[in-house]
Amino acid sequence: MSPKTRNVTQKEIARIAGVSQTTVSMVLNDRDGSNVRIPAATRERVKQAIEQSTYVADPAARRLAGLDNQILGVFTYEPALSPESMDFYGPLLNGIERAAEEVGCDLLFFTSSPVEDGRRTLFHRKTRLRLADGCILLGQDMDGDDLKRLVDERFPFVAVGRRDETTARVPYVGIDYVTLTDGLIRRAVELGHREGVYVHRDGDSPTARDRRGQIVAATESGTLHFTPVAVADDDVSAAVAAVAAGGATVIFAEDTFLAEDVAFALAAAGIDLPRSVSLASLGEVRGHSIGGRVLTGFQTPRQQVAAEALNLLQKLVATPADEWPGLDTQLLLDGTLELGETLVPVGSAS
Amino acid sequence: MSPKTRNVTQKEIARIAGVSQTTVSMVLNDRDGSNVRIPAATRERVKQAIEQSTYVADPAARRLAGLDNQILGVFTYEPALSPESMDFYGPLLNGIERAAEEVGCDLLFFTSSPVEDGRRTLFHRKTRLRLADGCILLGQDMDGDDLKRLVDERFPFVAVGRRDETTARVPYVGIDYVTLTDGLIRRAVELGHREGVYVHRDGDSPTARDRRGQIVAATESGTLHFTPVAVADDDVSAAVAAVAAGGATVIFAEDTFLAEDVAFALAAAGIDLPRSVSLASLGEVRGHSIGGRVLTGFQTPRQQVAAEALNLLQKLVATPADEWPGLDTQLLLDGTLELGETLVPVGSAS
DNA sequence: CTGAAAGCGCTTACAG
DNA sequence: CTGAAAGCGCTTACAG
Repeated sequence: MSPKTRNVTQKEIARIAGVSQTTVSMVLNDRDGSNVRIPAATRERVKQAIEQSTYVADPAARRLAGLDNQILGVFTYEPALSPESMDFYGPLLNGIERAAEEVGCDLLFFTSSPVEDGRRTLFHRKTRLRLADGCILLGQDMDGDDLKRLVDERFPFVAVGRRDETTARVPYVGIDYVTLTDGLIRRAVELGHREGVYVHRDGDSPTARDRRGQIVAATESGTLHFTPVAVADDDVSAAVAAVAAGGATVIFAEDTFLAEDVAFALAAAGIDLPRSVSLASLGEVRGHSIGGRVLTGFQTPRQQVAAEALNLLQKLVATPADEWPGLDTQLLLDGTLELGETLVPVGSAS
Repeated sequence: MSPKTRNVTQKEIARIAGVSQTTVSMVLNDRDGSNVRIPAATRERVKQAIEQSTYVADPAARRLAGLDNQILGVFTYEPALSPESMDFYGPLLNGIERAAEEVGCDLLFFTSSPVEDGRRTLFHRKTRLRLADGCILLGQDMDGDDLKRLVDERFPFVAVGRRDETTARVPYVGIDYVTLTDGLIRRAVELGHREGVYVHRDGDSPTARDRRGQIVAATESGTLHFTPVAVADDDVSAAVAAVAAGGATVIFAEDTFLAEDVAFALAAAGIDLPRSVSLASLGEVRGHSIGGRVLTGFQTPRQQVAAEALNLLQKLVATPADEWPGLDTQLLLDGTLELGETLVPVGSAS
C-alpha cells in the first residue's frame, strides 16, 4: 500500500468541533432517535467543521461496522465489455448503470474472477463479493453451485434471466419467452404454415427449455409440426438439409445468431428466403436483418429487465433475509413480437 | 443491512486448527520473514482448515487494516455504458476490463456520483473512492479541481488522455495527436492542397490545443493555409459557407462526428465530396464512412491506451507516493494515419 | 443530551 | 516459533 497523506477522520472533526467522536458519527448519520437528542447548536457546530474539512467517511470502516455500502456487484460469466458481448450485455449494462445512478449506488465489476472451464468463477479465495451489498448475475450459462451457495449464504442477489434451480429458489428478472414463442407459432399458423424446422443449440438453459416446450407442444397438438435440428459448432448444414428434404415451409431458430447462420447457409444452397422458406428467430432481432429484410422475431425490453433487476436487488438488500420468503422475487417481463419480413404466407413463391 | 448468516472468520479457522488467529493471518498472507517462521506442520494444519471451510477474507477489514484491495476505480464524467458513449468508451472499457482481469483486479465504477453542471463530480460526501487502490479517469472534459485534489491527496490515479494542468502534474496515458495531425497536414500538402478550412468546436482541452497548434503552425509557415471555423451546437453551416466562398480545397474537422456533420451539410449544399473538396477528420475514423467512402483520419490504439493506463496505475499503487516523482507518469502512444478515400489530390474533379 | 467502551475482521509490531 | 495486544475508522448499545 502506498502511503498516502492521512485522511480526515471523525476524530479530527470531533476535536475541531469540541465534541466526542460519537457525536460526530451521530450527526453524520442523522441519528436522532429516542435516546439521542442533539441540540441544534452542537449539531450545527459539527456540520460546520465537516463542511470546512474534506471529510469523507471511510467506506471500509462503515462496512466493517455493519452498514451497507451503496455498492452493488455485477458478475458476468464472460467478459462483459468486449465488442462481441456488447450485443447482448450492452443494453443490460446500460440499464444497470442508469438504475444504479438513480439509486446512488456504485457498481463493482468482478473482473478478477479466475476462469475455470471457460467461465469465470464467482467464489474464489479472494473474492471481493462481500464488499457489495448485493450482486447482479449476468450470463447465459450460470453455475448452479454458485446460485445455491448464494442462496445458502443468504447473500442478496438477482439473476438476469429465468432460473429454475431445483436446489434453491433463485431470485430473477427475465423475459417471458413462452408467450413470445407461442405468439410466433400462432403467427406462422395464421400464415398457413403447418410444417417447420426448429434449429437449436441443444442447450439446457431455462430459456432454451421455454422455447422448446412450446415447439414441442405445437408439434404434439398438431398445430404446427416441427422437426428439431440440433446444431453444434455453428454447423447448420443439417438444418439446410432438413429444409431441402422438403415439407417444411418455415424455420424457427433458437436465437438470432443461429438465424443468421441459417440464412447464410440457405443462400449458399440456393434456397430463396423467404420465398421458398420463411425464417424467424426466437430471440431479440433489433439491429439484425437478412438480406435487407427485417428479421422476424422478438423485441425484448432488456434495459427494463436490468432496471427491474436492480430494483429487486435493492429490495432484497433492504429486507432482512428471514422476510425474503414473503417477497415476490421472480419476475418475467413481456416482450413484443417483431413481425418482420422473413416470415411470410405459405406459397408466396407463386 | 439485512442480517446474513455469519461469515467464516479467521478466528474460527484458528479454533479449528488449534492455533491463534494471528497465525492464521500469517499463513494466509505468506508472512514468512525473519521474525516469523511457521513450521510446515502447523502451516499445513491451517491450510487444511481453510480448505475445508468457505473462508474468504473480508475485504473491508483488510482494507481498514491498511492493505490494498485489488480494486481499481473507474470514473467517467459521463455515463460510460450508454449506447451513445460506447463509440468512444467501448474500446477503452474493453481494454480496461482485459487488463484488470490480467492483473486480478476488480473494477469499481463510480456511477453514484451526483451530476453537477452536466457532469459527474468525483468528490462528494459519500464517495467510495477510497475503497479503490487507485482510479482511472475517463472523459473528454475533466475537472481541473478534481485532478488537483487527487494529486494533493496523493491518491494514485491515471487520466486517459493528455492533461496539462498548470496546477499539478497529472499522470496520464494518451495519444500523440500532434504527430498525427502533422502527418495528415503533410499528406494534404503532398496531394497539392494549399488552402483549407479547419472546423472545430472551440473547446480548450489539451487534445484540442494539440490539433489546433499544428493547424496554426501550418498556416503561419505557409505550408497549408487554414481558415478556422468554430462550430457551436453542431451548426456547421459556417463551415460550408467558408468552403462555398471558394479557395479552400480541403476541410479538416476536429473530430469524426464533426466531419460527418460537415459531409452531410456539403451534400445538402450540392458540393461534391471529395471531387470538389476533400475532407479529413483529426480523430478516430474506424467504422465511419462518408457515402461509402472510407473517411480519412486517424486510427488510435485505444485498447492499448487503456491497458497502459492500468499498467501505470498499478505501478503507482505499488510505489510509495514520495517516489512517484522518479516515475515516468506521462505517456503518449502513437496512432496511425488512415489515408482513406475522402482526402484526394487537388483537381480530381477534372 | 453526550461520551467512554466494545466490537466489526483483519494486520502488524511486540513480547515471550 | 507463536500469541496477546493495539490499531485501522466507524457504529451502536450502554452508562452517565
